[in-house]
Amino acid sequence: MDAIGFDTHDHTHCISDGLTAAEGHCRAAGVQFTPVRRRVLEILLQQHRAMGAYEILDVLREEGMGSQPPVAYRALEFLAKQGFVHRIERLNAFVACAHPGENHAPAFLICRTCDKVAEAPSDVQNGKLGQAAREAGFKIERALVEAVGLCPQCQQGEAA
Amino acid sequence: MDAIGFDTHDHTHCISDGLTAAEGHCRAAGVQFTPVRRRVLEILLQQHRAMGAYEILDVLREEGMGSQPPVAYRALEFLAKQGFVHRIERLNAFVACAHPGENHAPAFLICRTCDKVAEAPSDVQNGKLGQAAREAGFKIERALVEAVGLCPQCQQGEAA
DNA sequence: TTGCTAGTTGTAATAGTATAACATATCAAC
DNA sequence: GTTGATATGTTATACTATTACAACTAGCAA
Repeated sequence: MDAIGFDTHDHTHCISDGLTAAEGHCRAAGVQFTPVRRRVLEILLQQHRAMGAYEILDVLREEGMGSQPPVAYRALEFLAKQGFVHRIERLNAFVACAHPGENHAPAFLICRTCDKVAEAPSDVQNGKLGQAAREAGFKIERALVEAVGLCPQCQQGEAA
Repeated sequence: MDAIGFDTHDHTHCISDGLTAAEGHCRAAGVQFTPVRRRVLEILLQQHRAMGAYEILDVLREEGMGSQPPVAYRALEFLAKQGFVHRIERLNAFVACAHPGENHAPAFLICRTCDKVAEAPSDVQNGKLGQAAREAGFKIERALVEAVGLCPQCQQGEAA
């Protein structure tokens, strides 16, 4: 199993592990892992792809857990702040973090046909960009790296 | 003068050079550099910062060059396709390209207080991310790198 | 218990960003 | 000058996100 890649893997573990990790982290941090927050994270873990806030909200609504946008946005904001989900700017969407608990500067590989998102290591500060920033006197606080392309499965589909 | 950085520089040249380069490129490519397109690029060159489509549209409207969103979005789409402007996902905004004509994978340094944007070289394919992508079998077509932080001027302001 | 406080959720309204669809106009090539 | 391609004008609408305020809940202190 490869948490960062596009490989198939035991997804049941992904979900339960992610939820367990989040639960522990919240208890340790003294913040509340409420039903809505838990369910939103679970939805993202289940889908394992980038989802829009309104798409998530549709699920919540069907389940009677809230029907107005702020419900979804608040949960997502909380989860992002805790590092359990990441926002994908390119898609105006959200994805469950593949490495909950680890402190990391995320970089993403986004498949343009199936919307699956993989999380990869990046080291912006060390590359050409970091060097250019230092030369310009710019202080990088947060870097957003999103690579758009084709995942292995969709490359096969494209070729056909 | 430093086209990529946050230094002050002779901005008149920025503007005229940018427009001239775009004009030449369009003639060579056999595409039309119409008044609206020209004006939108000029606005972005003048401001030298990221601007939203509606903000640009306001300027066009005052000048009687169009008042509905598609006017701005079409011009921006055209300019982006030709490589004269870049879209900054993080800000839902657009910025004039600092290196018109050169074929490049842009990376951006975005000041979170003044919205100035500098363009820097990046080499996503060569760094850790490129390596991870190859290992995962992911084909990167386009990479988006946006670093958020503080420009030199705003660091001084912050310290005060 | 009561009441306070902080945090969370419910809900309505609205702001901000972007595109679809179709009519009209312009321009170059034939 | 007719045609075809490209560009613009305009209306309507879709999608994304936030503000503002009311209501509820849990934990704690008096």
